[in-house]
Amino acid sequence: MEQPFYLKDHLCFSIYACSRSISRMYQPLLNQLGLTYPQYLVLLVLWEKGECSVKQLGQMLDLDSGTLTPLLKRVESKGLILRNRSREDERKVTVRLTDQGSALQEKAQCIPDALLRSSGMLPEELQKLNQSMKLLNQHVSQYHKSIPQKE
Amino acid sequence: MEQPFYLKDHLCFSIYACSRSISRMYQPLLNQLGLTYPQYLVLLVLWEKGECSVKQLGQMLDLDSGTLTPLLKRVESKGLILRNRSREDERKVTVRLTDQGSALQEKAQCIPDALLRSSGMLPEELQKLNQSMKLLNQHVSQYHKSIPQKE
DNA sequence: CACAATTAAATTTTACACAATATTATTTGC
DNA sequence: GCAAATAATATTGTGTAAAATTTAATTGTG
Repeated sequence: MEQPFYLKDHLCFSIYACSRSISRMYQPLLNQLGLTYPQYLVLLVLWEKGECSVKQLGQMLDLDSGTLTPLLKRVESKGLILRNRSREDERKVTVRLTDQGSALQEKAQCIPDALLRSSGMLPEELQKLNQSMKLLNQHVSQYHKSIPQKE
Repeated sequence: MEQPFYLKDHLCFSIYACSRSISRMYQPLLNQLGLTYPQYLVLLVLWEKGECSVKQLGQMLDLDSGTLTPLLKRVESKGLILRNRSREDERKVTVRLTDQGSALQEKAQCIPDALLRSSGMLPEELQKLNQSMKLLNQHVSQYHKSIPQKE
């Protein structure tokens, strides 16, 4: 008695579609900063932490070096960050903001506002939704890691 | 008095990260079907509708032809769908399931179950979350479309 | 000290996303 | 009755994602 349910009933699709529509909604704003959405996320981390290794960025954003390395090179070529091998441990690459990269933070303040305004929801509702999504994400991630993929 | 809030407070990031972690959690299951996540979504639509134009698929999934055309060619090469120019209107390409593609539906039943089990939530909670995400998606999409990008 | 195991990045490959443009088919206006 | 507008796909180019492999540096153990 399996229920073959409709696309609209699949939570995974709602989340996937919503993620892409937020990114599209942000795009005209991000264009003015010369950033893509994942690049903006990297700067959010750096504005918060000041300086970071590629590894730490990957842990915060849940992205691997295969994604981050070329992305960081593009952000570096825009003059917003610097990438340097750590002197204590030559395996590590330290990423830090340039003055230009730091200065961009102020111009980026409008971006979270755009989500609030476009959402048609109250700040409390969005906060609650954020809590739910973080909880779901934790559960799904841990479940995934708890299953040995091969031996 | 701007509040420069943390990455963890950005709903956009929770949604973006959750979308990717669900897709990663699905992957071992999708591998057994020989599908990627977007390819699975295309099949969900076809299992529901039977047959579809590329245009209709794009409307259902919110994807454009630049994404769908190569994706559909890959699914066709696996023998799961057929792509044909419509005879009434030669501009349209009709996509329909092969027997093999139809047969895959049964083996895919376990995928929504995996989200339910991994989520640590009750079906009602997931349904509620789905409602919220669909509503947010609608608002964000319409807001985006209501802003003329250029003239 | 030696050297295997581990760790951090980078590289390679495949597959999306999506903007912009091109191509071809249909419809519409006059 | 045909030029112009519109519509549906396809193509191209840029930028992620993520698995798998490689390279280089560090650490643990005998």
